[in-house]
Amino acid sequence: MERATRQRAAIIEAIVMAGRPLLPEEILDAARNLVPGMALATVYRNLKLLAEDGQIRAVQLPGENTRYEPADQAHHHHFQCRVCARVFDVQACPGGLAALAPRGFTVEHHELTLYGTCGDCGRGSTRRRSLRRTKA
Amino acid sequence: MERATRQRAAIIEAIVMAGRPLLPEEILDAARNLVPGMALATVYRNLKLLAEDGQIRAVQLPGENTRYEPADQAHHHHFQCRVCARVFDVQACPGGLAALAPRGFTVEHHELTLYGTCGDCGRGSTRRRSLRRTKA
DNA sequence: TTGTATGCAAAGCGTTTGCAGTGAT
DNA sequence: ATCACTGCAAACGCTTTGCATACAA
Repeated sequence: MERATRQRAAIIEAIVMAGRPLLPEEILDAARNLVPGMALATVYRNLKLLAEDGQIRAVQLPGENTRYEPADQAHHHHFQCRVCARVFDVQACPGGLAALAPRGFTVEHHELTLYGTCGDCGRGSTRRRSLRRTKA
Repeated sequence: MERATRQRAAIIEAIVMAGRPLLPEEILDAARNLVPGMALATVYRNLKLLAEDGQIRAVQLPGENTRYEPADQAHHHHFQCRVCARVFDVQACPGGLAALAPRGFTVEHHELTLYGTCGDCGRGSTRRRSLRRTKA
């Protein structure tokens, strides 16, 4: 990460603007608006570098491909809508989880994912989004 | 799932005996003790069938390959040791998670994973297990 | 005997890597 | 002018699938 390239700038821009964790493919789509010919390998290489550098963070949800979000966010969790498959931030955290582990185990960290329907897809709404990977 | 084959029986046996969620590769290793020539594709095909049939359940932890456990267990969560990478059951559940979601969102389900060190790997112990995929 | 289930090998999918060429410094 | 970074394509690891054979019914 020694040089400032258009590609890297576009990737960071995409992640910061999104407001929700993005998949590499979604990042590529967004970044290509700024740098048309960009390759997917470039996205992956920069995601790794940016994550190592601490600018972004990998968001791994059960059974899902890795998404990425800006690292300058407070501890939070995620919500995945089972209708539109989009992932949203959840600012709350239950806390007290260390007590759940069996004796002899030490809890250092935790991941929580909520599933259900988001505001757009909730009952009462007649609109239904595509079942996979919508982008906004 | 119309026929009872030795392979299927060995796969079920491996999953039930394990006492913790197993990876397909681990299931193959264990099942081969009963059916030496078994192919990995057979494991995958049966895992899918058994899961559809409700006999086993997929355990998906963030960033990990899918593991499988018997389906006849009460709601519980999992703990992964960051030293030996093994996954353990955690019988407790924090509860009250539905309240964490943003307004308009409905929470139907949740997944919680705790990370830390297990009893074997905890501080004070001098033993350290292999960093990846130990089996028992 | 029938056709489900298996073993093998090839194909898929997301991600990583080798290599030659490009462009930021 | 360097050499970090890019684009392309091949390689990878895990999982799925096509096909001919085997075996439970």
